[in-house]
Amino acid sequence: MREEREIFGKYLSRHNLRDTPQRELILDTFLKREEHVSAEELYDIVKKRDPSIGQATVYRNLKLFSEAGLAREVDLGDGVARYEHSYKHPHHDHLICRGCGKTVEVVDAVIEELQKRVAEKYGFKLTDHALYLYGNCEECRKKE
Amino acid sequence: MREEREIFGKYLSRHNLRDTPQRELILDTFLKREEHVSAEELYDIVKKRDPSIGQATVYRNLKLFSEAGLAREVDLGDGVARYEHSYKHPHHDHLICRGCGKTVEVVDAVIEELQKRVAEKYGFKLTDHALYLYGNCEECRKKE
DNA sequence: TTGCTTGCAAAGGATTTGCAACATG
DNA sequence: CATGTTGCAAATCCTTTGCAAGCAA
Repeated sequence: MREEREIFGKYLSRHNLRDTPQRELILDTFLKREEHVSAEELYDIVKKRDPSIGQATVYRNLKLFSEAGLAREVDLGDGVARYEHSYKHPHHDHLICRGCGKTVEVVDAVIEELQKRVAEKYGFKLTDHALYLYGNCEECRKKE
Repeated sequence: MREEREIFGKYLSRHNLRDTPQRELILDTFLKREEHVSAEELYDIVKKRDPSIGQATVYRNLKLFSEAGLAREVDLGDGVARYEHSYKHPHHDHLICRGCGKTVEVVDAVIEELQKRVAEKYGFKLTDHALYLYGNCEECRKKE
């Protein structure tokens, strides 16, 4: 977390951006969260510490964190943008439970490699990808 | 296309739904399109043949086609829902060019199988998945 | 006739933006 | 003090919904 703040600080000065208390608060709150957060969720948390903060500020800063390489947008397909840590938190795919909404992060080197090959077969040079695996987790299957 | 219409007709009567000219027009237009269409796009096309048609009708019917198994929603992550044919048009993944937006449908049996295994490893029973491969197609790479 | 459908406009939810006041470098 | 930043509200974008009128079965 210290490291992330440093990176962010450098990013700010390098881009002539300013270090504001709101910015700090939002970043801190974001970094403390382990799970994916939506702007709305983050706003709710942040508001408790600083009720005067505006929703737009949260949206704007979340976007900024992405640009600075600290956050990554995750689209679970429900129309709400979520963000996850991206610093020292390499690419991975998501396993999502249709029952309880739980998400698990997974990676499979073979799948990654095969994707690259499939893309090449069609003349594409892959830049990135998103894989969402939907299913039912163990607990949810037991309940049924 | 004849087949699809038949299926749809049966779906309608089985569900006590009605066969209206708007419905027919929207379905016909949808079936003729080979590419993914958004509700908006379909609406624009349909409007040319029947200017009195309402946007909501297109949205409602597209949803209906999905329920009837004729269409499938595709989320390319740009906030617009698109639909593609699903009858006799099995699951596939999408290769999307960041440059020109072109999409190519791909399938790789090995990737599919591996996905299932990864899910199982985490106790999930896979129901479906979405894989989007982003990159740059040959033509776009040449332009740069 | 019954009740599914339609078109319209209003409502919704998520996110963005214009703007004037404000604060940082 | 120049310019980035904020909070607010209004505006957008896409999609859904309420409703009265219309139409299929």
